[in-house]
Formats: sequence, C-alpha cells, structure tokens
Amino acid sequence: MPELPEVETIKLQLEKRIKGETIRGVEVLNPRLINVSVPKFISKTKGVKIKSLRRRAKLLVIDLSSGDSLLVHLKLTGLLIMDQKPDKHTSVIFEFEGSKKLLYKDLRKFGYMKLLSTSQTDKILNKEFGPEPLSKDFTPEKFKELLLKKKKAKIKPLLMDQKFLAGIGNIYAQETCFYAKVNPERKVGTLENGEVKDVYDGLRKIMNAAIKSGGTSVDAYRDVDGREGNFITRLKVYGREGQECFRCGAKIKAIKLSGRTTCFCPKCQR
DNA sequence: CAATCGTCCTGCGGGC
DNA sequence: TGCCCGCAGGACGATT
Repeated sequence: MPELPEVETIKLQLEKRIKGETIRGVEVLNPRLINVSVPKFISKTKGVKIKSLRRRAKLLVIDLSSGDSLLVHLKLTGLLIMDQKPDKHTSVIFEFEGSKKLLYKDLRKFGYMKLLSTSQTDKILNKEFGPEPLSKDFTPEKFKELLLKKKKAKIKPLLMDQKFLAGIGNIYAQETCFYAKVNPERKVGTLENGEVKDVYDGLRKIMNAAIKSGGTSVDAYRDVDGREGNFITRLKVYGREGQECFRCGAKIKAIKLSGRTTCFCPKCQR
C-alpha cells in the first residue's frame, strides 16, 4: 500500500514526466473516485498545464496552472501509471502531447482524486497532519516533545496516526518498531530515552532507505512505469508471521492493534 | 475526550 | 473443480 516512500517515489517520477506539460485530453471512466461532476472535472483540467507536484503525508498534489489542484489519495491499491492500456480498474485518463498518457487506477476504489482550488488544498494539507518525518524541523527533540503529549497511547498505532506523524502506514510502523526493538503495544510513557531515539532513527533510516529503493510493493503498488518497489526484500517483520526473526531467530508473532495486523518479534522487541 | 468499531471495495486463499 | 466465506487495509464517522 502506498505510504510516504511510495507516494514520494511517484511524485519524483511524475515531476520528471509531466511537470510543465499541458493536459490535452481527459477521460473519466469511473466518476466514483472524483469529487465533482464529470463535465466540470473535464472542463477544469483540459487544456491546463501541470504546474508542480507535491507530497504531504500520503497525499499527492498535482498543482495546475489554473489555480486548481488535484488532491490524490491512493489508499490501498491506487496507482498512477504512464502509458498503459486502460483496464476495468482505470478511473481517469489524462492525455498529454505525443500520445503520452497518465492513468489513475484503483482496484479497491478506496482512494480519491479531488479537484479543489489550490488554496483549499493548502488548507487541508496544513491543518490535518502531523510533521513530516523527513523534514528538517522533525528533530529528536521535537519527536520527544510530541510523544510526551501521548503517554498513554500504544506506540505502533500512534506512529500510524496521521495527525501525530504524517505518512506512516502499517508496513513502516511495524518495521520501525522492529528496528527500535520496541514491542508495538508499548505505551509511549514507558519508553526510555534510548528507545525514543531508536524509534526516531528507525523512522528516518527506514523512510530514506525505502525511497531509495523505490518503495515497497505489497498488494498492488507499482511505480509510474509499472515497476515494483524493491524495499520488499528488506522488510524485517511485515507479513512474516510464523517465520524466524532475522535478528534472534524467535518466531515472529502477529496480533491485531486497532484492527490492523501487526507482526513483531516477541523475544527481541520488548 | 479518546479509543475502538463498522464501513467502503475487490481479489484471493482456505475449506469442504 | 468450484463455490462460498472471510480477510486485508487507510481514514472517516459513529459509538462507547
């Protein structure tokens, strides 16, 4: 599922491929995932230039030169893919110069592509999310300060809380806890200073490494060229229930935390 | 007030 | 083989 590293990968690729291009044609095959009527969507995007691309949390923003923006959430199975043949999961097709095409697809249709004014988009991005884990102002001190306000929360679900921290989902929250040798159910208030620092370091290292690998392909995720992300080969706990821990050899356990499957090593994550 | 639950959707895997 | 059931999951709204 696309989390911060996957959306960042798509953003970087789209920047190279469609930034500055003019949308020559628009086709909406499934109106369910857009927030305005099909005629309005087409009239507001056709003939308009792609001004810039941004990412905030797991959201991708495509800014248009008209003062509007497309706010895209890929949720679990959303894809933005260039130059593929449309299939039954294709919701929107943008056409550019030279028959270049961008397809917006979503197998489970949990995602959305909202046409909003850029100022409306900015309001949403600024209000509803915690800090970006890779930003400069997300320092170890800042992280500690934020944790102090959430002493009773369990660490793993908290890392996934977009209002607390932006862009972390089920895969990277599990991987971060493994890195820090912290049990996902640990109450934040019981974490020692060293553990807090390890969680912080884990977040930064894992996010950076995952972006370098082009993200993680579990489920449907593919990059803009339809390629898989390579970070899947470096996952330590996600999806490894019953297998041996890479660090200590104990059996990886799976539990449910706020309804989400959570894998961890009961021996070396305390 | 904060945590948890149901919901959206579809492909796939388990069980018989 | 084939069918049916249930599960997976981000985020929102409803509930406890």
